[in-house]
Amino acid sequence: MFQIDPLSRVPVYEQLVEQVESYILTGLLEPNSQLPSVRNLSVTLSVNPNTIQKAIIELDRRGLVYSVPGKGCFIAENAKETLSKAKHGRMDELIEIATELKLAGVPKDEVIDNINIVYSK
Amino acid sequence: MFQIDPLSRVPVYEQLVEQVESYILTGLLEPNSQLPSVRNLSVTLSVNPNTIQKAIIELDRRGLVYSVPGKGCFIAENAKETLSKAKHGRMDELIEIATELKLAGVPKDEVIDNINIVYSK
Amino acid sequence: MFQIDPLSRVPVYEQLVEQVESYILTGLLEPNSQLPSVRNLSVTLSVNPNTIQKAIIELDRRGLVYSVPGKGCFIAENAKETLSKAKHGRMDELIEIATELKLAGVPKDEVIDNINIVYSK
Amino acid sequence: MFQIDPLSRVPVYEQLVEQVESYILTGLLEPNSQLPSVRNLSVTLSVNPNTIQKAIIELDRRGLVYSVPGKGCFIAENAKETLSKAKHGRMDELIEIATELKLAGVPKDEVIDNINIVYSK
DNA sequence: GTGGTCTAGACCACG
DNA sequence: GTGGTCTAGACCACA
Repeated sequence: MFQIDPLSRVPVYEQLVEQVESYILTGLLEPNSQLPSVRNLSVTLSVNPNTIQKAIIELDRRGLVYSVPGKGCFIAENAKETLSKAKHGRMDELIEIATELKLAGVPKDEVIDNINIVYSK
Repeated sequence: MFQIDPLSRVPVYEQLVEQVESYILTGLLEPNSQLPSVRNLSVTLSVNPNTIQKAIIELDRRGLVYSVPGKGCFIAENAKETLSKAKHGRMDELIEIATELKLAGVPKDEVIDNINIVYSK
Repeated sequence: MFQIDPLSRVPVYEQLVEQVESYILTGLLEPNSQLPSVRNLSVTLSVNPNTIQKAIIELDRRGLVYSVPGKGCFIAENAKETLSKAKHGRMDELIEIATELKLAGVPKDEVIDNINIVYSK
Repeated sequence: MFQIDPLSRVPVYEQLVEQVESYILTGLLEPNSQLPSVRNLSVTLSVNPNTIQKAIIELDRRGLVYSVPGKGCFIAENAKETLSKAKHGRMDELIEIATELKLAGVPKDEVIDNINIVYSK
């Protein structure tokens, strides 16, 4: 379910956070469903338990997950909504990159085409 | 000409590189024009000389500037072209963010609108 | 009679202990009255029997209940007095919090007012 | 400046967080003043660097501190105000404890006296 | 079994 | 020098 690239420059715990977020958005992880345990993930991903824990703390901080000591870690009730709101803010990043592409001489049509491709998937 | 935010998460030397690149693309820095000296930048930006040097090394590595020992650092002849080619690669980033926005429920029209705005500036 | 929040940060067994204590102080649980059985509580509260047992052991340790093997668990004769003495120790906590409030700039009158409200209920 | 009780039941990193908070409120730690480095604290307090780091992350999360990689960790501009607002919420705790004290038979005067003592320090 | 905390020590990027 | 990340393992309270 999860895949880690230990050689990536993006921290392992952040890779985990991103994957959980994407699974929440796609509906693969539903509210109140339980995440694999820290130890389980640690073994199957060959990642130190501390690093898994760090990812969970981050997800908790973002309100996407709640962990119950002794029981496990669960997807928050309105995780998807919380996430959707946060993601809207990324429009700024898209605008910034589009601005750079324009400066670099990339034609507008090429950008629009790619957007269309994304939304037709 | 250059502005540094020492509190930013993005490294100081990277901020410098990005600004030089953007000035090359906008034509503000023309081929063979001279960059301010390391010492000069170090003082005016309140940045450690090592950090300035690191930015220049990076720009050199990317083929955007060339250093003449004892004289200074100059914009490369075909810096703009080099940069334009490299920037095309950022299309991948744009596609990635667009994919996230789609997942988050941002309507396609909203994305297209923003692209249009960027290209109409 | 008892209510458990399984998501709370405070352990389930502690929630149980606190509620029994409060019922003893309010007189709702009188000396020698019988507590519901472990099995009963386990079912009605959807709590693991081990957890119920742990709460009872803790109450016993504090001298608030006594268990009669084969019969059940009963409120101790002088439970209320025992509890009252113990609770006096919480004055320290109140002082600590009041100290923090003072540091945070909460005016003395506001604190006193709240104390008055509590005691006028 | 900081003191840790390794035997306390409250986590070491939380003890640190609390002490930094109190020093911010008392004005001992002023905005933009630098905290001792992670390694420094680690040695002087005989606490693992990871634990120090955890405290700093928590302080950052609360907006009381900002850390600049490679430079150090500093008190946030409006740390005191942020903290004061948060602390006001603790009035609820004080009311809860006062309620318990009342139930336990502690006379009102005794509570008020203690409040007076705190505010006269 | 679970999550939470902690130690001991390593490597990295950055200034 | 600094903070940030990570591994390898331990102990605890809790269910």
